[in-house]
Amino acid sequence: MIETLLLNLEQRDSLSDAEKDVLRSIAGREKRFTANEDIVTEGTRPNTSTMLLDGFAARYKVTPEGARQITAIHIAGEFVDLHAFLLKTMDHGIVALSNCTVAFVDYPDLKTITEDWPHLTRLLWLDTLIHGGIHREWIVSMGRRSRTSHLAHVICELYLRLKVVGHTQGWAFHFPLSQSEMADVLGISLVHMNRVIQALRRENLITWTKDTITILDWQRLQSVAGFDPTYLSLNAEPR
Amino acid sequence: MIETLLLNLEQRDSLSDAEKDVLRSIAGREKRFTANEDIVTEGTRPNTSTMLLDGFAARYKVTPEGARQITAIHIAGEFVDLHAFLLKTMDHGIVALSNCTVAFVDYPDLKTITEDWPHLTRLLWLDTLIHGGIHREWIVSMGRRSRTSHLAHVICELYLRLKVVGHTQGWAFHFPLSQSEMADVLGISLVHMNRVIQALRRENLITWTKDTITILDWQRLQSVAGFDPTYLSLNAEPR
DNA sequence: CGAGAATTTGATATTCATCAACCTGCGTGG
DNA sequence: CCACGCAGGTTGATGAATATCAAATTCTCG
Repeated sequence: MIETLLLNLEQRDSLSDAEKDVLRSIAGREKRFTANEDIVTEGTRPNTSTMLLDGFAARYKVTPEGARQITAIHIAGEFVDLHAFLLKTMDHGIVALSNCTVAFVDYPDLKTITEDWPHLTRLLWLDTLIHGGIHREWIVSMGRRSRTSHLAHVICELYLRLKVVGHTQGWAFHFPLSQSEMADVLGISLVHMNRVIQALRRENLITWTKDTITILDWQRLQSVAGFDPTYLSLNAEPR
Repeated sequence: MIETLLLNLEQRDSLSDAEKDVLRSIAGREKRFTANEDIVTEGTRPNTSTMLLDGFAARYKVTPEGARQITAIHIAGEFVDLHAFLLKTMDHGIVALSNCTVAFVDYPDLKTITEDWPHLTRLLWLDTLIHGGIHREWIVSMGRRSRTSHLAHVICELYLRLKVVGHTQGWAFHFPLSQSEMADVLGISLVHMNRVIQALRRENLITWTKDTITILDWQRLQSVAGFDPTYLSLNAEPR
């Protein structure tokens, strides 16, 4: 359901009923993907954007040497490739990290929004800008934080993003990525990833069993991460 | 002069004369900044966007431990904080890396563009999306490329971006960053930065003396970097 | 020429990758 | 029900990459 996207937008600004109806009307055909299946392939030129209705997906690139780097994690209620509407050519792939349900939005419908719905256009633009801010924070994590701090930061961020769309249960959330996939997020080896997770466990900051992460001490986790949620633009104001 | 911005936009799509005039008309008051001066401060809520007319600037964040990470380098003809028009609160600072000239654009003028000039709006949106793509590529560099490869990649990227706005001379370009500032780009120590530069020199891939970088072997540099310019969207097409 | 900044070099400690092995849980086929 | 295979997770050992500390050298500019 597209209502999850509305939760995301309404967290940042109020939407008129007409605007909500426009968004509901453009959500087209739905499709399911299974874990590890490519949702969008690098190098292609899509003519629809993909809205993630349920599940986890990731944007990634693969180096010539064959190493994969995940550049973004997407959760329910997010556009995974709204940027391709204007970029035209996919410069990276998008993969389902769990079973996913998506809805497609045709580019002509997006174009119509930019012609007739300026405020809605600004909110869609904002959506891509927030993800740009997340990218910047990830760059800081990769460059200037310890790996333990980096992992803590990712967990803080995911927790808040999932909370906005109601996908947290207390301090816990469902998180189906394997340690190997998480290593591709941090850009480190699987073995080292495992040890970094153990460091957070040893400090009693989190538990991470099977596929749910539980935050045991939010204050201290935030402090280890050097986490400041400003970049997530979680406040509603006129945009 | 704002014409440099036009070069950037026209590299991606054609602009009507009316659209160019709109852009010229919104470029307001100009101001100069000296090297190391903050152009925009983290945590503030600007009411203008800043267009870099000349010089080099960077977006950066500082961790609680005091380490600086540069998340983007900006060159002449680029908006350095167009994103703040919708994000509202600066989640990072912007610093002049050389003496800079900028022009300010008031948010109400940007808002007018989103109301009346849909195609121009899409191109401004595109501008922020291209920088999002650059962020993604930087994440890949930080996570999965060797430092030598990372530096080579940054040089390839800067060369092409500078070429678009006519700021290259053959295979050379003016580049006033110190090795210490460059270390804050790659997220490594100054000493290691120095050794990585020497590695590229030893391989006869570049020279970097005083403040100009010269590419000696584009093919091989690109190959060391694993560089694919797709993410820069350098082709003009209807958007 | 002298002072300060930027670059370079050397030595050592820490972080991280790699290789190799082992363990655990879970589903499948007999 | 059990044997088996397999994926994900864990551990240990070792070497390479990178940070840190300290100092020397070169460059720049007044």
